[in-house]
Amino acid sequence: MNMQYQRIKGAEDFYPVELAVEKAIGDNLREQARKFGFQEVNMPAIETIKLLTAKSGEQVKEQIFVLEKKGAEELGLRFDLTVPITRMFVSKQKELQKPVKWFAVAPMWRYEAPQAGRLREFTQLSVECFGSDKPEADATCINIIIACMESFGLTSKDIKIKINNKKLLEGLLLELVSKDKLEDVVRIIDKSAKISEIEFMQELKKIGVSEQKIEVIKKIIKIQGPPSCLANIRELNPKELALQGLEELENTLKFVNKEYVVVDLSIARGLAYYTGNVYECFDREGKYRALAGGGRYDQLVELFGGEATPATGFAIGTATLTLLLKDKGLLPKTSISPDYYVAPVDEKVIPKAMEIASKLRQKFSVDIDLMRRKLAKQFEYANSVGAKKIVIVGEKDLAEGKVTVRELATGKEEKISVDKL
RNA sequence: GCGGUUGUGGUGUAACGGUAGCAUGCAAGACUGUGACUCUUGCAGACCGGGUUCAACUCCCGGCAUCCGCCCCA
Repeated sequence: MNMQYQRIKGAEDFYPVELAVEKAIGDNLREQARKFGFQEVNMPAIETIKLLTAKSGEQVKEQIFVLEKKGAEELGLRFDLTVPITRMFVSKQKELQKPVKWFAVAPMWRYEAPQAGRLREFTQLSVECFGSDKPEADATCINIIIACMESFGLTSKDIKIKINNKKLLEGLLLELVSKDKLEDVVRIIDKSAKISEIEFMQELKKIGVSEQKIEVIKKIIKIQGPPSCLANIRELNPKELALQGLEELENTLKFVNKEYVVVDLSIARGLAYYTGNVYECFDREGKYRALAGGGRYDQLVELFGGEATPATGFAIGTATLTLLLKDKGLLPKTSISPDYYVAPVDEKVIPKAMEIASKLRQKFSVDIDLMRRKLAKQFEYANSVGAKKIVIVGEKDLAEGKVTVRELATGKEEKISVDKL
């Protein structure tokens, strides 16, 4: 390929057909969020570096697309929608009636190595609910995820939602390890599914967890299965924090479709800012990375300078979702074809043809020849763009004030007078 | 940041250390008002740089890109 200008790494071009599909997916997601009473918002792609790095450390900073510095301003592209939406919430927090239920479908950027289902520029539906600490709010978020998936024809046979509660997990772990080790232990637990049991034990030993305690940790993360398995946790005799987390989890699960949900104490999401329930949606075959993820983040608003406000939310990325839908043959059906194609027979009738086209445009999408091609070629073109009907504008018919309208698929033709179009 | 894969017309592919072929696409034409079938003609290609060789698309090295994975995943 001898191309002078290449598309940047990890970004996508959407040609007409692909864009139609991407749009349909986005519209589908929007529709589901609206059905649950959420309202769409939008905001600039660019934020200050200060805001973007407020909730996270240096590693995150490395993945931000930072813009060239202009004057004193340090700016970068957003890497998620939770941050800017929370900023929007904080600045109007006082006047807004709670709960505030917002969503956005928009692109974002992360500077990282692209791979299947992961790009540098990608789009997510992000749904955020501020002001409610009730399990119904968490359950609503999970139910929106399910509604989104079902709106494409996916079922509980195709996908599952793994759910955990950060208070529960941390509460149980704090019985075993000190607070300063907690972060490391959670990190190791998060990748436990990917590594062998021996490696898992070695890693824990390395940070100074005794064998006896490792056995208990193993028991904890093996708690995986349908919501009924929460009974097993009670047997571990959880106290205070863990008990609170367990109750949050149980109460949330009361309001969600059990066919979709599996409890899995090993998912930790590595997300520092989650405070309660956390969940991730996966395809059942385990072929792809997470389709969606979310949870409760009760401290973020305060961290961003607002009044302490409970909040919960999730995001669904379109990249992985599109891969799964393609795989299952469930991509939304779309059409980019015009209703009519107007074909002037020769140059003399072009003015009349243009006139007819604009008249038809009051009700239909109408394409017209821009190449002054002969009629046969115009037919080929009309056919290839998928026009449903072709309007042949020629002198013979015009003499009687008529045009010939032909249905492309059937070849059925009729002469219609111009004023009746 | 690390590892692997692959780089031939717009797209999909073939062969070969010695003339790059096929399909599709695009354009024009085959009864000067009728397409989705057919035919003709045309357009259009070796990622970049270096090395080996009489000769490199082919072999070697480097870069770039690609896809896949690891790290990470807010």
